Amino acid sequence: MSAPIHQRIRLDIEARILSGTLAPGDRLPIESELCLSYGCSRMTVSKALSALSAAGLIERRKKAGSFVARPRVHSMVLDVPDLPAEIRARGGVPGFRLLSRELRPARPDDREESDLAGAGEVLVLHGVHSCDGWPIAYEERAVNVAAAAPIRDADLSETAPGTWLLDHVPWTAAETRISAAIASGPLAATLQLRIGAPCLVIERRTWRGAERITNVRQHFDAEAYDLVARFAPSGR
Amino acid sequence: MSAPIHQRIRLDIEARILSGTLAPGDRLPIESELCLSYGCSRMTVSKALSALSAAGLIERRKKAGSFVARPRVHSMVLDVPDLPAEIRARGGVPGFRLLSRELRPARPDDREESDLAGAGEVLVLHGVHSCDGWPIAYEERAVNVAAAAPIRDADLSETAPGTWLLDHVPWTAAETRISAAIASGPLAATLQLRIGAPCLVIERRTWRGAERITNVRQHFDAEAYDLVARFAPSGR
DNA sequence: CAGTGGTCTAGACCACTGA
DNA sequence: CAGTGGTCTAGACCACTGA
Repeated sequence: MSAPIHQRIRLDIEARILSGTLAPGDRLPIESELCLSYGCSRMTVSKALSALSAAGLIERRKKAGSFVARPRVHSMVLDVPDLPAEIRARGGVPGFRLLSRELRPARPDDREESDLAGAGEVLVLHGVHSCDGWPIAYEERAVNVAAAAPIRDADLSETAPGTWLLDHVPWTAAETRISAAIASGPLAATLQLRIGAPCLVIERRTWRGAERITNVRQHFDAEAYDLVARFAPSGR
Repeated sequence: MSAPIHQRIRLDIEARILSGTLAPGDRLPIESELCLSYGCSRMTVSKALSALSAAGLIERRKKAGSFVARPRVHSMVLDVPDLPAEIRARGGVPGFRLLSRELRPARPDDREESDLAGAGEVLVLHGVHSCDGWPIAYEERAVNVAAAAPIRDADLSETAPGTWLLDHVPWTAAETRISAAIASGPLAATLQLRIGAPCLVIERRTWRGAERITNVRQHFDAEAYDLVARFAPSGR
């Protein structure tokens, strides 16, 4: 009843595209026709079509009109949330155990560390994430102390460093790499796997503005954990 | 000079957020103040702020104002393009070799196949993707023939089935799972890996409207291939 | 209850580009 | 060169919600 007109138009056209009624390449009615159909002004129609265009569902070409877009395979939305939050979302009880903590100057011969902290200090943390008491991921992290000074005094024995950082030093940019590896001896022991078992590896680097915050690498037992990415054409 | 005003406003505020000048939680000027600053009407300011809100960079609350959002860790953009197109983008020469092709009714006792094609026919394809002549991925695919009938007669010996489908049966929804595995004997032989080597596994299911199109599983040599996801706050 | 954003109108002028 | 989308205005009324 009270849904905005522009949203009604957007959802209407979106439903026709997602159901296949409107196929890729099909031409939509021109804006002025849609104005008549929906009994509204051109600005309102334009708002709806702009949203569809921004979501990649249609393409708009001057003089020619608006067309249903051919979907491209890339640009899928990947959920990589804070791990404890994700475990909670899946109904488990998250845990974190800190295995080691070292505060020291960045090693100039370690490229990753000096990229992260220059000649400043790094806080190097190793730990294990668990779900319902079972280890599921081994985490190696380095924090640029200059970008997150209060972390010196934070109690990280139970709060995962990623969660602490998220609460105290929000990032503005991030990059994630996903790969695979096999469990070495120490890793297998920590995660209670057999040596040679497959692991999913997630590495992430985060920035706040121009400043680097943290590098993290997580190894997951591949049998217990995978990533699901959904294509989300509708926007939010 | 000729950039639209709403875009200038959006990029301006976005730059301040990404550089850290505007920090999470900071309040933006109210719309009417921005109208004065930029010398434009409220609709134009509103368009810029709506785009920032849609991109997740700000949050808008009535009576309270607009605030720089705390970034959430999830919702990263993952590029999973058509594999030959991706190889080409990385500067390699893509190749595809079809190893087997089988057209038959879906097996009722195979859950994945019957979900895909009901009691109809499936086309089951196995093949290898290569880059500059080197095998990099083993692909197992099942196609719901009812949703893509012309594929019966397509020449798939050199065109990868995924590329053919993308050109002929555009999808409207997709779901991707990413996991890890170790190379079994036959897989290792096909990809020229040692048995037990780590592999990245990507499984994807695609729909066109309510209709299922295809299931595909690809095994990549983890040493030769990984996925990179970038956080893309700016939208397009 | 007052301040803020959310939506909408009825126009206008313009830029682009395909017929 | 005419049809289409892109942008913009100067107003208006309303819904929500925090002070």
